[in-house]
Amino acid sequence: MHQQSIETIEEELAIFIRRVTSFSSHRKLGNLDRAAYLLMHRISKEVPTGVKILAEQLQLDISTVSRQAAALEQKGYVSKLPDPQDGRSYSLQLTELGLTEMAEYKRVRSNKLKELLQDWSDEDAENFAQLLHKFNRSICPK
Amino acid sequence: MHQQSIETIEEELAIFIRRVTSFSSHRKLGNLDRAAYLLMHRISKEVPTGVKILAEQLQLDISTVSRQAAALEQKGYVSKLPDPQDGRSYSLQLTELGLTEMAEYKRVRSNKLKELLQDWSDEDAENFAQLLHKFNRSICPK
DNA sequence: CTAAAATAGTTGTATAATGAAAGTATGATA
DNA sequence: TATCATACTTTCATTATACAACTATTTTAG
Repeated sequence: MHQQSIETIEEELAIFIRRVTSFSSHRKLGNLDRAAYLLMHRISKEVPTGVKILAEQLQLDISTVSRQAAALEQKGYVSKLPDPQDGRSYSLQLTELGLTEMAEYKRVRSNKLKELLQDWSDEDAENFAQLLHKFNRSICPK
Repeated sequence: MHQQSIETIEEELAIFIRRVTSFSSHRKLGNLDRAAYLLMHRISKEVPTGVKILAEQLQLDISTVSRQAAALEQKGYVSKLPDPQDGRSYSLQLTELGLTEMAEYKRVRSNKLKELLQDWSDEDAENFAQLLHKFNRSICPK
């Protein structure tokens, strides 16, 4: 197979995680942290849903997502609507304010990234985007 | 540089961290965790050096690396030699046992990875390896 | 139709990784 | 020599997380 590539990827992944973690959490960008951003991002992509489904998608414990969601609701970034069909359930949706915050966070992060990748060719950037996307789907258990 | 690629990478980076964090903490591979592996990896690549330099390279706080190094020394995976030129400094080196453990960890990780990427083409794997490498160097502060 | 089981979510507790700040010992410099 | 800088360690607080216990509903079995 492609053993050499596998080993390179394995090695670079370990470094990559460190770099990306440093990139996303070192610098507090605005009012959001990475976990909050990711959760809001999921909520924005999803048909309105509750913490259980979101936790599965994020591969996090329900309790973790419950707390994150509570924090976001507290800040007014998401609203939690009771499900009329099921008294146990809620559906989470972004508020206007939430959307604004998310866009701002994304903007700042993207600018940082653009700076770091300024000497990359369009082609490499496109390929990397596509392969990273593919990789994320490959390691998703679903 | 295409804005679209940047935004895709930005988005996928957030997802990536979540996936990988979940992946590597759910399944404990042997006696090492990811942080320990990465530190040992750095030590193995570097001319013998102390925690300060290693912390810079890993973009971690010195105190964090100091603790990680102490743990590795405790387990007998690295040895900490006092610098004869400077009484404040030490140089860290892998022991035989450390090398063995690292190789084993790498083997297990590579196998997992191979499994996950089994339906990837050689070409994609090679490109991904190369771009990851490039990305890691681009985002490196030094 | 009710009692038991399952489900969605919250809250309490424990753990682990980390950074900041304080502490220690050594070396460099004015 | 006295002060400042450096390499490292240790203490402390924070944060993200999982797990377990709990509440309140809904579903299911008898």
